[in-house]
Amino acid sequence: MTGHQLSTNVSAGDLDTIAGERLAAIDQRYTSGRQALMTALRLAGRPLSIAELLDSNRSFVQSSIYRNLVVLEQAKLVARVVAHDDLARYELGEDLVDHHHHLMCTTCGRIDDFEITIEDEHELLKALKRSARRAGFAVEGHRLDLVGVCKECRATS
Amino acid sequence: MTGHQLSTNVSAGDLDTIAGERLAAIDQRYTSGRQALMTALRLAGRPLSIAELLDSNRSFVQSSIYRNLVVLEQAKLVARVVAHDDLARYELGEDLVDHHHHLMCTTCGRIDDFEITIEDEHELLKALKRSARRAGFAVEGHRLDLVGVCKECRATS
DNA sequence: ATGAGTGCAAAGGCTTTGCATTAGG
DNA sequence: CCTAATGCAAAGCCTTTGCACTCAT
Repeated sequence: MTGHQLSTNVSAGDLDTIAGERLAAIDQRYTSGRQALMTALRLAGRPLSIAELLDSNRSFVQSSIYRNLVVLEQAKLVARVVAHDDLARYELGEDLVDHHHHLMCTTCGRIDDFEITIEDEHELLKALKRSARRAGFAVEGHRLDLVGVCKECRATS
Repeated sequence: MTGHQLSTNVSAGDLDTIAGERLAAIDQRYTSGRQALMTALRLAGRPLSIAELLDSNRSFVQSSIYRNLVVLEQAKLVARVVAHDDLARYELGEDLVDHHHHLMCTTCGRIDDFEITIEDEHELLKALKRSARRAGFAVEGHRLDLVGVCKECRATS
C-alpha cells in the first residue's frame, strides 16, 4: 500500500496531507468544504450525525455534507457508523484513528468512542474471520460495539 | 426470571407458548398477525427486512408489520438488527435462538446468521463490559458482526 | 359492548437528486 | 476556460400516524 497511514491519532496537518493524497487517488479534490468536514470529525472524537455536523459549522450545507461524506467514505477518509436510531453518523477512517469500539446509548442515541486494548480480541477476530471465509464470505471489517445507557441518561432518568 | 426461556432454537409450538406469555405480561394479545410474523422470522433463520416480510406472506400489511414489530420487540420476542443500508431488519429475540453473529454483505445488504462458538468471546466481552461500566455506561448488549461481501455477490461481480 | 388490533391512505423525516451557479486546476 | 463542486429546492423512500372498521373478550 502506498501513501500515508498512521496507527495513532493524526494531527491536523498530517490529516490534510493524507486527505489530499487519497482524494487525488480517486480523482477528487480536497476542497475547503471537505476539509471542514474532516476537521469537524477530527475535533469531535466521536461519530457525529449530519444534524450534529450542521450545528458544528454554520457554513455547512446539508446536501453538500451528504455528497461530500460519500466521497470521503470512498476515499476511506471517513467511515459510516451504524446506530440504532438509523441516523447516519460518521467518524474518521479506521486507519486514521486508534483502534476503538463504540458505546451506543439506546436512550439518547449518542455514540462515544471507547478505546481499550484486549489481548483476546485479535485471536477472537481471527477465528471469526477464518470461519466466515469458509462460508464464502469475504471479510472487509467488523463491528464490536456495546449497546446500553450512557452516564448522562442514567443520571437523568 | 419467570416464564420460558430456551437456549436453543425453539419449536413452533414452544414459540407460540412463549409469545403468548410474554405478550400477556405486557398486556398485549398474540393475534394471528403477530403469530404470522413470528413464524416468518422463525422460518427465515436470518434477519428479514420489512420488504422481505411483505413478500413472504401476502396477508401482511405494511403498517401492521411496523406496528406489530414494535410490540414484539417490547416483549423481547424479536430484535432489531441494524445494517448498513438502514433498512429495518428483524430476527427472533436473543434468548429464542442460539447465540450467533452476523455476516453483513455491503453489496446486496443481505445479513446471514453465523453460529460459531469461540472460547475467547466470553472473556473478551467481560473485559469490555467491565471497562464500559467504569465509564458510567450501563451495558445492555453487544454487537459483534462481520462486514464484507457474501458468496453470491462475489460470484456475480 | 368496548377497547385492542387492523387496513388503507396520508403525513413525516432523513436522504438523494436536479439544476443553475461558483470555484478550483 | 471547463469540469468538478456547491447551494437551494424539490423529489424519494422508508417509516410513522390518523382514522374508520373489525375482531376478540
